[in-house]
Amino acid sequence: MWSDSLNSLTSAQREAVEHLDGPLLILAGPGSGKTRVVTHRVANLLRHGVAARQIVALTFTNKAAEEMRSRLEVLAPGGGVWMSTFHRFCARLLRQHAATVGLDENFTIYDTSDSRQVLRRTLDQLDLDTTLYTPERLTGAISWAKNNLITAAQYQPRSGHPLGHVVAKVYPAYQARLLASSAVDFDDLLLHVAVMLRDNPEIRATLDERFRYILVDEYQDTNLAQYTIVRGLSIDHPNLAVTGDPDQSIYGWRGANLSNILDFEKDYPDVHVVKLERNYRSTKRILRVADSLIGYNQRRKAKGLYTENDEGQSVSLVAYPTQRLEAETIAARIAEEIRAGRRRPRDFAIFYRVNALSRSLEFALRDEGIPYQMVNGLEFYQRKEIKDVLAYLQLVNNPRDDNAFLRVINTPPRGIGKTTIGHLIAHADRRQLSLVDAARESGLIEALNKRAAVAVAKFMALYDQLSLVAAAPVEEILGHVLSASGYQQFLIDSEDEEDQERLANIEELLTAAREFDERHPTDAPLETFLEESCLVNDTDAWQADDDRVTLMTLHASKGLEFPVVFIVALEEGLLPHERSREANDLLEEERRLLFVGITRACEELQLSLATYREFRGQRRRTVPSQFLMELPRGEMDVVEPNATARVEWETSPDEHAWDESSGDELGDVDFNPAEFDATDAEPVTPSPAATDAAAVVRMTMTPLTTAAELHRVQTAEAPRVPPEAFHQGMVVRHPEYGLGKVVALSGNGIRRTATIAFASAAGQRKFMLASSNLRPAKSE
DNA sequence: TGTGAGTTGATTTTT
DNA sequence: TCAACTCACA
Repeated sequence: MWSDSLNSLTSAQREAVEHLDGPLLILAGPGSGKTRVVTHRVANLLRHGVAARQIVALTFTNKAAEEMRSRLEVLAPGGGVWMSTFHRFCARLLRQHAATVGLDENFTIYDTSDSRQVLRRTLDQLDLDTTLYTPERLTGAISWAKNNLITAAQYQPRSGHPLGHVVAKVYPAYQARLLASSAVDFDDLLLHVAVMLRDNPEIRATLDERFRYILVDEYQDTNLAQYTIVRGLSIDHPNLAVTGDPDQSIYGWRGANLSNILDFEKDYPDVHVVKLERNYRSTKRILRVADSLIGYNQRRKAKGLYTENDEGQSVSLVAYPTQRLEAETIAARIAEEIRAGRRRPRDFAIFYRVNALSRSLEFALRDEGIPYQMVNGLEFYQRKEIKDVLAYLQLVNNPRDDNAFLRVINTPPRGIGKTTIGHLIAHADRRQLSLVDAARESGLIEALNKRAAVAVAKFMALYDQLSLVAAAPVEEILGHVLSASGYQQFLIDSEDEEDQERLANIEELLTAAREFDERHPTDAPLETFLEESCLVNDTDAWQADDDRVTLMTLHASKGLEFPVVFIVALEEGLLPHERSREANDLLEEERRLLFVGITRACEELQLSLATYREFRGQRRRTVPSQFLMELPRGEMDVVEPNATARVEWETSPDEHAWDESSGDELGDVDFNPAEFDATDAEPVTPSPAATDAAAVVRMTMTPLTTAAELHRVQTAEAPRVPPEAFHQGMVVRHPEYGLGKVVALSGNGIRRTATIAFASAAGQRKFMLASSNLRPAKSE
């Protein structure tokens, strides 16, 4: 059976799969079956007797890790191989060795917005003038330093760099604050581990011994910290296999260092290099377009991409008069293809450089009734209500977490305002206490008036009450938080419609917690749940099997493929982005970004631009992207902007009267189609009618499978009210104790348990729902 | 202390 | 355009 699957590999792929010991570099072009090779190789290692726990595969996204895990499961069922993102891997290592870097093992991980708040407070404390430098620029500079393994103590401003001098002051203070709260930011996860490996030879050796075989995916995107970690773990056992493609390095702005992959052969002179150059994904035409474009980059390793696939259709390049027409025409074309039965929604993807460009596309798709899913900005775990509730958990998990304390102390409002909080902070600073400890001494703070002191004391009572259930299943803890803090009631009482939506989101969070509890029935430390919730990202929520058109940024598209791809807004300032003009290596990265986008397409590809585009609420004349001049004319089908404009005007002049005065400017674009061999330029006609496709649903997070429903045990004494009928905050009736409210829920199936707070003297009691006499009360 | 209006300022990509 | 932050007022 094994040899069968081995036979299905090409000789180059096989070469990589059969390499066992020693360093290995797999240079894998787009669509070359890289994941297949990596998973086969892991299976091969296992087959040769390498223990699963000695292998670790590191990726950048959870999605990539998940993909590998599921594909390996097919080849070598049973698992046990650790596949994880760098950040999660580091979080786990750091939990085990927290003390060596000055953290508690229950440290909190701050996401970007948490870190920014900490930085803000640091700036307030230092009394620095923030008008000169935005917190964003400062966090950026600190992040850069951390990714380059420059610790707060080591940071030296470069002379002549005013920003550097501010950073030199802020960085140490910011870092001290994080440590005092026993918290880390994303970059710290890597930095701490890298420093730990460097400064503790015995720990390094132990881990090197433990992780004998290391695989790194997307190696071209590693930064110095990641490089150091991987190297540190591959000294005694240099069985390091990395895969990557220098042409797909698109995270330079995050500190990714292209040299890591370009110089891999210098780091490991006896490295075995395998090149995967055959593409199984795209048509010949698409591949030639991609190849031509990327050829303009200087800093790369030339490689010969080729494919045995069909020639395919020409790649089309369309210049639309306006952004709106661009969106509408694309949507119309998609609708037409679906209506004609040629394609399904999931065959299409639309990519853009920045999230802000998604709006007009969304509107157009919605108008056509086309279902779509968007991988975008405001993700679930960034929502206010979710962050609020999670902050309670963070504080329960880590009492030193000042950031969480400040978030929840007056959420929902409980009369603890700015002044009171100011006093608490001052007291904490004076006595070198965490805010929780300072709040405990609120009676001793003279500046506090009685009312404030009482309010703080009440909050502390709440906190202590929540701490008591810290070891319970996460769903149950969450339930107590929602009930005891009054947060849920606060939202229920609210008039604001938005708050009703928030309740629904919280409901989703409860479901997520329940699912987590199921996955971790025994070891369910709260911190693992918190870790999961802050290390997930947008792309993770993307679902391949949903039958919807996909909208995403070019960055998010890496690793995916679609039959038909549209890339919009190929305009100067957007692609390449204006910030990339300063330096050539930034420009090359933009080119790689477009390369990544182009190579996602299997069969059809359309690139487009608009002569006028909305920008900060204003209409702007655009300039075509310089990259357009780097595409091979022979492969392209160029649609003349004038023709497009004329057709559109005749179709519905009123609809598109975007600017009364600019009608005669329409054909006057800087983009000259004659530059291309546009022999058969054919105007794009929008389809007349929208299809009656399913309703558009904007995805907020992964729909969670209710495994409980599968598990449900139907016993003879099945309750008349099924356990699933009960939910958080619901009012119930008990024959003996009377009316009560669901405070918390936990467990599954017949073991599902509810904590009920009764209005009567019965107080709080726990019930097994399957065997209890509880009923939902009529009114809520 | 909490709310609301008004202003300002910033807008790449993500773990 | 839009979100976040400030300031004034109840």
